[in-house]
Amino acid sequence: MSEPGAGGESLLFLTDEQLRKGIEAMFFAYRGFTADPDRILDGLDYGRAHHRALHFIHRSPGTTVNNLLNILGVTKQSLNRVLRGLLDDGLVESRVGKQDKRERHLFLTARGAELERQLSDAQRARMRAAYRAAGPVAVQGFRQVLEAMMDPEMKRQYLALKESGA
Amino acid sequence: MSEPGAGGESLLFLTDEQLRKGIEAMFFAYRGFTADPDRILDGLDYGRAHHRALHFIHRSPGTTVNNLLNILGVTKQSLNRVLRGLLDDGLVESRVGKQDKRERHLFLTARGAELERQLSDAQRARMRAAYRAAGPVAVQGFRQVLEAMMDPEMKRQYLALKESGA
DNA sequence: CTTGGAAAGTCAACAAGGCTGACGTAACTT
DNA sequence: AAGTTACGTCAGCCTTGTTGACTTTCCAAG
Repeated sequence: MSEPGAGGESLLFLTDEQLRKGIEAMFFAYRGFTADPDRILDGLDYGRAHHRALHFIHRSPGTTVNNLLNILGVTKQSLNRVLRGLLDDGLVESRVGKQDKRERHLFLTARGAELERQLSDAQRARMRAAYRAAGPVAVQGFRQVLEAMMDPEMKRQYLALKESGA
Repeated sequence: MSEPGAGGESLLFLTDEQLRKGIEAMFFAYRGFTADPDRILDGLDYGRAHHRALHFIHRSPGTTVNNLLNILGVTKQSLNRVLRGLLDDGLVESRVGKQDKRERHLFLTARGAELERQLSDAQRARMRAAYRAAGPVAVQGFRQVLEAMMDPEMKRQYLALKESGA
């Protein structure tokens, strides 16, 4: 409160106390962020890892396993377990690459797309409510801070996805 | 970037596409958010769950086990496993309540406070950098959206902590 | 055409950190 | 005296992450 001169606000909001609040906001908000899809998945035989896979396959149809590995940041063994369930249950389809036949291109089946939509709808509903409550200016700031918080590599992936869809 | 102008911003930012970007921003940013403390914990025998416990005990010294349970949103068995490690290693101290002797009040020891500080410093450094990069207005919006995203109960807990420290 | 290496898949074993259910004890409340 | 609350603990389970080792398939360079 007693930063003498020095541009005031630009220093004031960087106190440890302010930063701690931001940290706790992230913690509590992320819980809300995942709560709705988790509730839906609870009945089914799937978990949050399946949701993530469905999301990014939906987002980038035809993506390879390696792409997905990089985006999700897990080992291929870990992803494989999850992907296997989705393939076996016919929610995801894997097609051998045309150029490179070693690669597998992943697509959602109709049933996979249906579950993905169900999960997304729940998550989007909360996001939409939060955006509405906070307003456009806040949303802009929200996205700016989140982008600045990402690791450079993650940010690259995020921006690549972001632009490919815009 | 390529948002085609239009004063429709107040509607435009609620398209599914915009919401999806927000969802992915949360996903990638949360990874960054936890990356630094995780790296520190990797060497030690502790995990993210220990970090959370240390954080909230530091934040609210003397908090009871039940309080912590509610804040963290896990079962007592799950918390107990984590807390036991911290107690056995002398990072956390448990004192029997004066009014109600059933309660255990939790405190960080000097060593516990030291580890907590180390973890917090790493996490705060990233948060500080993100705040600096985005600026005060963005930070305000960031916090507004996160608060709006929390479950009402979580938000209550968040605000209670927030005010007690302000 | 052979060979090196990349992409993918698989098996096995393990750890962290969630969960449920059941049970015990001490202490407060009615 | 009986019931409830706070805490701890045992036992077992699940999801999702990890390493390490190994195979198959295939592209590409020698």
